[in-house]
Amino acid sequence: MPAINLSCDQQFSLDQTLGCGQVFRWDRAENGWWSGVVGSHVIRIRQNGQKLVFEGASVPFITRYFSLDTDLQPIVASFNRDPFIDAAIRRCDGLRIIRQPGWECLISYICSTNSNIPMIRRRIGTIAEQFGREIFFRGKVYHTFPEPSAIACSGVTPLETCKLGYRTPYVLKTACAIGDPEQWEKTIASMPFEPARRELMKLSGVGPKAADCILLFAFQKYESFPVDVWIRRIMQQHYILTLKADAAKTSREYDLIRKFAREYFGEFCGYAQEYLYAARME
DNA sequence: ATCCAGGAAAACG
DNA sequence: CGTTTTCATGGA
Repeated sequence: MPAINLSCDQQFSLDQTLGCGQVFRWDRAENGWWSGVVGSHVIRIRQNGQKLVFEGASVPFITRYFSLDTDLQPIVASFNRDPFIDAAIRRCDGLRIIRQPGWECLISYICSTNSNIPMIRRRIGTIAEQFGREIFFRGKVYHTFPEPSAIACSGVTPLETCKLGYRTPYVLKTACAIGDPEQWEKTIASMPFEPARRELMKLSGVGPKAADCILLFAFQKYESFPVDVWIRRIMQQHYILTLKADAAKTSREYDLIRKFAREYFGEFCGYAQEYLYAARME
């Protein structure tokens, strides 16, 4: 079975990284194992201290997917500038932002709106079961995430079995608009942050929050700072004390929060966001 | 029953 | 233009 030995200064926590809510298609299995579908791979992976053991993908694939090729220490140090985020960093030690396939990430965050993580996971899983290709692995059946054309050609009726609610037409329209996902990903990846953000927001069902998540989790735009209800609460309580606890959520306020975060935490504020989110008290 | 969840679009004034 | 209402789903 292939393995990666992490060097001692290469912090990485598989549990934090897969469990923090950035990605929706991994499941915890027995004895610390995780299993998930990434592209056409079914991957089984487990961490034992500084050793990663896995099957279903190559060493370079795993290294790239989990961002093991980036030096986490200076990134974290760059935004660790107060006791509150320091506590979040220590609580979630080794959390890395992964490199998700863009098209799947796009649909995932369209399905995430006004919802919670278990529901999002169910929706993405059902879309894969309905429209994806079967993969057999260790005696079980898994499903790839479908191409845009597989969804776009299906019409509304099969999509309705996925229980997306009012998001059904958003997913359908966006699937029709994307065309070739590889070409689309290249286009977005080549653009600077703000233009890429505006481009994503042209898609049906993609507003500021979804666009920011997609840019952070699929395109390594670390200056992105997604503001959901949890992050808004944390920012209001710990960083922007002038925000009102029960104020209506407006686009102006969203911009205020993300621009504050970009200045306060710096160019890796998206990483700061993920530590704050993962360490949130429930 | 009412409120909430990794919000966005449409309607409104 | 900024602000309010509506949208579908399931768990607490």
